[in-house]
Amino acid sequence: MKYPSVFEFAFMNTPTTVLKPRKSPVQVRSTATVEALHTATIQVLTRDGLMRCTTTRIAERAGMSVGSLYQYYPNRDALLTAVLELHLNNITACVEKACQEGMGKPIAESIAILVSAFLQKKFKNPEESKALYSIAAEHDGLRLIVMMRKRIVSAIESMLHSAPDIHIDDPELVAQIVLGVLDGPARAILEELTTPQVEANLSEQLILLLRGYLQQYKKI
Amino acid sequence: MKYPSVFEFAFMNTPTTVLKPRKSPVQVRSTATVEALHTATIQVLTRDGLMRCTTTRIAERAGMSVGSLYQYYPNRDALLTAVLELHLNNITACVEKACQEGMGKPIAESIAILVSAFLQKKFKNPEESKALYSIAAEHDGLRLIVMMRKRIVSAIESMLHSAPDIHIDDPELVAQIVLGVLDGPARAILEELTTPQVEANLSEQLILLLRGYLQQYKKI
Amino acid sequence: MKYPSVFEFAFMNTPTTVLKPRKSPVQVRSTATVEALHTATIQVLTRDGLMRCTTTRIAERAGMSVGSLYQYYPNRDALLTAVLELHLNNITACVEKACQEGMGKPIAESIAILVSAFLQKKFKNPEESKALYSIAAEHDGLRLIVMMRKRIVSAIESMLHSAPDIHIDDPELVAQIVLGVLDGPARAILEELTTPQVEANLSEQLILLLRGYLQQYKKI
Amino acid sequence: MKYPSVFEFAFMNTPTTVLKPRKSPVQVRSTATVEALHTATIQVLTRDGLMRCTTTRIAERAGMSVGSLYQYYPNRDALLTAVLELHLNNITACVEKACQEGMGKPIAESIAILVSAFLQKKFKNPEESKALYSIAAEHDGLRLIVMMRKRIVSAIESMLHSAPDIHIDDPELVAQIVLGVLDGPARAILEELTTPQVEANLSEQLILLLRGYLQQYKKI
DNA sequence: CATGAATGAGTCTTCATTCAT
DNA sequence: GATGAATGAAGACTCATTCAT
Repeated sequence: MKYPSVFEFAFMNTPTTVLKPRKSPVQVRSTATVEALHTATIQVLTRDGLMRCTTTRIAERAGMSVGSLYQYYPNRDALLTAVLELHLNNITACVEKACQEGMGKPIAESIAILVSAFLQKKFKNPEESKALYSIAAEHDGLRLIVMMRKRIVSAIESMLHSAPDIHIDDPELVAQIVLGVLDGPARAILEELTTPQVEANLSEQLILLLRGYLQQYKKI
Repeated sequence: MKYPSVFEFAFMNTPTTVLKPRKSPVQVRSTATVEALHTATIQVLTRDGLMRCTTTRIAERAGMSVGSLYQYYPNRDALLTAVLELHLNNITACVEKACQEGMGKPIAESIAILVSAFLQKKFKNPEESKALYSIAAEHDGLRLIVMMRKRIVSAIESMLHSAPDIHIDDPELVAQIVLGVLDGPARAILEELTTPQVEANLSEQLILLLRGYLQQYKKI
Repeated sequence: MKYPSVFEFAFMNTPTTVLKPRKSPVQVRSTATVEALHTATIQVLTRDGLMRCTTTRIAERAGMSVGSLYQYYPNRDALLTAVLELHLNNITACVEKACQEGMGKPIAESIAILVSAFLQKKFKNPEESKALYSIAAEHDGLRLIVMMRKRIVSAIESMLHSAPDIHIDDPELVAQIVLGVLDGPARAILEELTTPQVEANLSEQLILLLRGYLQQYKKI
Repeated sequence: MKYPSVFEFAFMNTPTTVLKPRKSPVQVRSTATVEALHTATIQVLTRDGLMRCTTTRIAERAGMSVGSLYQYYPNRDALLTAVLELHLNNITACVEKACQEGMGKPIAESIAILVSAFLQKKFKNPEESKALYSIAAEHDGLRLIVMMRKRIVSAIESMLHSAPDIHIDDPELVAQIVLGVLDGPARAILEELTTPQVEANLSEQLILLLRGYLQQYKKI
């Protein structure tokens, strides 16, 4: 049974099949409450880690009682998943927009747009991005990730396809590689596995890298 | 407080002062027990996820009682860390060897060696590789990851430096990017976020990618 | 790390910075719960001894779940310590009051007051007194005992000092001995090591004893 | 079911009904082993406290395996009880001897002998004495304490009775009080509740105290 | 006989979830 | 609706005891 995520019922008009939410945020107060919960969740997640991110702490941080939390989410997982979904959708939408923007432009240019948009989003709230990886690993998180990945891959694919100066036989494959390449180093940085050196030059190097890669698909 | 890792007491003869190893496997069955624990840990991790990877389940899966687990590891974390360390060390050693092998060879060739070694190791036990990512995020896991990353980066760096046909001003930076690039798509596949298509062509594409990247550092 | 004792949050209005009291009994039932815990603790302690005085048993005896116990006390020790402190403070206050009362009176009279007050308190809830000896030996219990002892010794000392008919060079020493003398036989009785004979005559004998002792400090 | 204590089968010829010991220490080695166990027990008890005084630690400290420990004692309690019994018997025997020695002497003199013997024994190994109090609180310990107390009371009673210069109607009562009085301050010191001042003057003050007490039973 | 690996019941403690007020 | 007290299943970990080697 999949509970409606906040994302689904409050921020988008996705045609996803929506089960009855416990309570519809028809009133302003409700929306504010839900947002407070999200903020609190991310804060607690960041501060205390996934395991210590308990419903009580979230509620406390959000300035309400546990009981109220359960008025809006049927269980802890539903809340965490909602927060993750929100985050993922945010990134996805951004990347989609960037790809839209890069449509029809020469590959060198569109790559720069993509890289820039991707990194900007990921590193806007590094703590948040990092914290959310822990949720992502859990069962329901994977489902979301796969879904969002598909959307991003699709967007990149379109962009690659529309580039006037290259030709790729299997653009989906290349799009997947591109996404993986963007994600790898970004993740390493978020998990604090690298030197500041890398962080400083990441954007530049990724552009270099992807241009070098796609150069090889150049039309004669 | 650092507990002796399996690695330390089973594969090396480090004279490191070891903080009370719960028990060194002197008898034959002890060794078997420890190995059973490792296997079971990875299985449970894969099957149930980190959060549900409890000592009870591990022991049960390993066909022993919880007590036995605690004969060899002072706590859950120590076991998880030991398993991670074993795995990481295995990969690291392999990559180091590959880099050694690629020393002095033209970059196109050495890249192929590196990619091949890296992927081979990662995908030899996909389940294992995947499962261990979750531990890596944990406190003590990070320490290990950082340590191993350093070793790998260092090895790649040396290899890049020794390539006769390229010149890189900041080889460490590039090495870090290379590692990130290898890891990103590999991870996506392991976490089952991609299509079989990607898996089939990963090696080829990564070689293409890295060659394109490093091509740009070619000596005139 | 000092946990807030029941004493502190229920009987005094200390402005002491309290390290996260698990919960202050704001609702009526909370107070009842805390009291039930104290009673149960003493009962289990008496019936089963310190080692078998487990949180489960206490909760069970108090007619609640373990979880509830932990709503009010962060761990077993905190509960035991709180109960001990409550008890000790009760006795101490009584003895202090008795000493106050004996101030300035001839020694024979003040001794009678002291002995009477001490025994009355100790034997009012013999079970309780007995049970608490076992906690007293524990780490945090010792601290409390020492503290309370100091207060009692100090009170006795003042009383001795104020007696018009004796003169003692080292009243603290004598006060300590007096306290020890009161405690020894009382303890023996509480631990059921003696005959009823002793219990019946204890008060009389102690008065006899202490008078004989202090007689020797008589002014000429 | 009462298991034979070491004490019973190895050091005294008590007519106590003795159940078959697990193993009779007919060989020299056995006696040595048993002694090693006793020593180890007291050391661990002293060092780690009753709760941490595990069979494994005792065996380790005694330089043998747990299995061997169980060759000599059917369970942990039996060992602890045996050690306590040994200790108590030692003190008891000493006090009995002292009382024997004080027989027929004037009360002032015999009191000095008693006090001196009692304190000497108690403070010879303060750590040991203190540690053993924790065992004494447990079920089977009490039985022993009661038994030994009876013997001591009896001895003191005889001594009091034989004193040429006093007459006591109920010597058993007085003997109990005397013992309580000796034990109270001694215990306070052992539990480190007092000042060094008290420790230094204890003997003197106790003699003063008891003389003052018994003076009141002087024959005309 | 000695050893020490294995056992598992029993401890403390946490936390998602419910429900009376 | 909101609250927060109560619940109890579940997890980590310990240790007395047994028994195969």
